[in-house]
Amino acid sequence: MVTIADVARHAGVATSTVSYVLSGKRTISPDTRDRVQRSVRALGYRPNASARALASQRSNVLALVIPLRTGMHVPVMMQFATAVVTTARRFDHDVLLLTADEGPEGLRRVAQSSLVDAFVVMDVELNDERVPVLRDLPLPSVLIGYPAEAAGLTCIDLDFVAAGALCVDHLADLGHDSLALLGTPSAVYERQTGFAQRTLTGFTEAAARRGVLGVETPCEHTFDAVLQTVQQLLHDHPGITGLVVQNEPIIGPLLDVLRRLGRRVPEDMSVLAISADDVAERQVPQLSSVTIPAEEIGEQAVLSLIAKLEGSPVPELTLVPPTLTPRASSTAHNPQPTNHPKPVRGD
Amino acid sequence: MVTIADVARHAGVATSTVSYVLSGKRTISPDTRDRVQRSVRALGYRPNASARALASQRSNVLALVIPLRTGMHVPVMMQFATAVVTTARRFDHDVLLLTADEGPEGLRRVAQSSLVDAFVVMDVELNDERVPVLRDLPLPSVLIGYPAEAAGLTCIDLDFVAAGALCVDHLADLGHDSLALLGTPSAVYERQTGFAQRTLTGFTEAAARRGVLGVETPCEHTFDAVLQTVQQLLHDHPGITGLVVQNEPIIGPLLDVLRRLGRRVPEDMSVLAISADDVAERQVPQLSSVTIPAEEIGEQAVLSLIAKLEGSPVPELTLVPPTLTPRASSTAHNPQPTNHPKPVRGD
DNA sequence: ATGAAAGCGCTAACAC
DNA sequence: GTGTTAGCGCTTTCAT
Repeated sequence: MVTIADVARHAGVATSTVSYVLSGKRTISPDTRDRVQRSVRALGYRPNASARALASQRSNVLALVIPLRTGMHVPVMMQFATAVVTTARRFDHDVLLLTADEGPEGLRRVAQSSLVDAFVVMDVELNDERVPVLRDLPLPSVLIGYPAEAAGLTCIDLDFVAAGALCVDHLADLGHDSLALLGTPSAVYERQTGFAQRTLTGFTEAAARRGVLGVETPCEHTFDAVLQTVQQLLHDHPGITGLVVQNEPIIGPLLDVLRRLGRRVPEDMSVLAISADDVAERQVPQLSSVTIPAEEIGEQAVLSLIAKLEGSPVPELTLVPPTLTPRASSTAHNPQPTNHPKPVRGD
Repeated sequence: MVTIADVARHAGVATSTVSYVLSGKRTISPDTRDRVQRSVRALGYRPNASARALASQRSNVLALVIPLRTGMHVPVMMQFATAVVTTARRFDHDVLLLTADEGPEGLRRVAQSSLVDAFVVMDVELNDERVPVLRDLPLPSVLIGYPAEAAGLTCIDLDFVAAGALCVDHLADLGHDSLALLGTPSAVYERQTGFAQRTLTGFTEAAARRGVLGVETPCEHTFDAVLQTVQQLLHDHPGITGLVVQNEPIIGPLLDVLRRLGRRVPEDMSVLAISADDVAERQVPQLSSVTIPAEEIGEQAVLSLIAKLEGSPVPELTLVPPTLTPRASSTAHNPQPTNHPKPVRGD
């Protein structure tokens, strides 16, 4: 292993000079800098991470805490994790992977052993045990999702309220006046992950604001559950022509069920998914969807964390606005079947 | 921060004694041990990871290299990653997450900076740039999947050849004599990830051995591609009654297509998936499937790595045998429609 | 603009 | 069975 002393000797300078050339923390004459950099390359020098961390009190490692067993959809998590790693690397940091099953104790462990400098915690629940721990630890953290008591913490999330409202507005704009939200299994609501409820809030408020019917029902992941839920829904509210799904696994089954019930998409029923793009695009017909911008959230999380590590202030709550991509599954309600060109409205 | 010196002082012993109590690397009198352990708890001592790594030349961190952009199915990767972390923790190791986009250079970086002690590399391709690097680095590694030139490396993978054969045997046992394998997109074959080809090998060999027809066709992820591929297939080989799918995203579309073409599953067509269990179970009808035992592979990878770190020999290649779970989608070919109880065969 | 040297907190000889 | 101490490789004062 080649050490900083080897480089210093090779370049004919002190080790501190090598260190300063590498860190840029003090001005070095161009000549010296060159010589050192040449030596670094010549010897293939790489600073020892442990030694550096020990001396500088900074490991340059971020902890990423991912949920272990969860109803959340996996591809999004993966995108997110990837974005975190990629962004961390841009700032010369690495990422330590922790699973949620270590719980609060796991956070303490890696923090107190100085393994990591900061935390990105995914899938934070409304009353999350880890929140008080994070507040206590002297390390900065960013939460994805947000807990009941978020004061003093940095949280980033999709603006699910806006997502719910966006769906209603899209469908209402298309002329639909009876909408339903097919949500996550009731267990997810009970787990109080927050996001499910916030979507519902946005959905309900927007429905009221637009003066349209907006009913909601949770739905389990089995085909039978979907069938039953939809039948019940259409029985109770036969006028429904717009469906919003926030429950990735049931998207396929839902389309099956509608087919089986003789409801064509989008002619008889407009369908809107809150889901990853690839899932929406894979369906027949392709689904209009509101995307969870996992990459953006992951990147933003790391940016915030780096800022905090540098002592810069960051907002307590960052809500990432949702985007709606219209595809084949949503269309105007009661369209006039006509071949005539639309009359141009004068002004 | 509480250090080993604090603990030593509190317990009235030397720092080395504290160290040895913690590591168990030399015998300590029960009395001393007790005193030290009490002090550790009393002070809430946690060894500093960097200092320990610097002194011991061991970071107790494993690198997990995950594919960034890939056609592989994500849930399985996630299961795998989870198993790696969980198992690593059992042996007091942590996991550093690397994405494949750092390439061979990323491996060198973390190895030469002593950030990690060993590598788990997922999604290894037949001619993987990282393989020569791994061979050069002085750190042990385990590859998931295996490259063309695997000598001297430790590889773990599902026995895809056996998986392909298992599918044929299952269907042949049920009386089917014309089978097709619906594979991954041709790009995956060209990327030479290996697993697609090995499944095909097992499939083809087993078909020959069983004297049944076994044709294969790649398939892209779009609905149209599935439709066309299946139509072509059934046109070319109208007698096919058994379908094996190794291509998770098209499973849903495939079932749609079969429905649309009027082929009932399993009455007219038995379908077998090589995929994660939850995907198979979510379909209608639930699919018989050969599972990729991600947890088992992930655990095995870490076990091998720990063994190597301890200097124990490990096999160069571990093939994890596939398991087939029969579900509703595969059934006997040309069953006698009868209500009579089956005659019991005497012996 | 550069060098010398004191740690960072721990492990592992080496002593006894 | 336990203590003493010399590093591990780097950063960062403190000097000059």
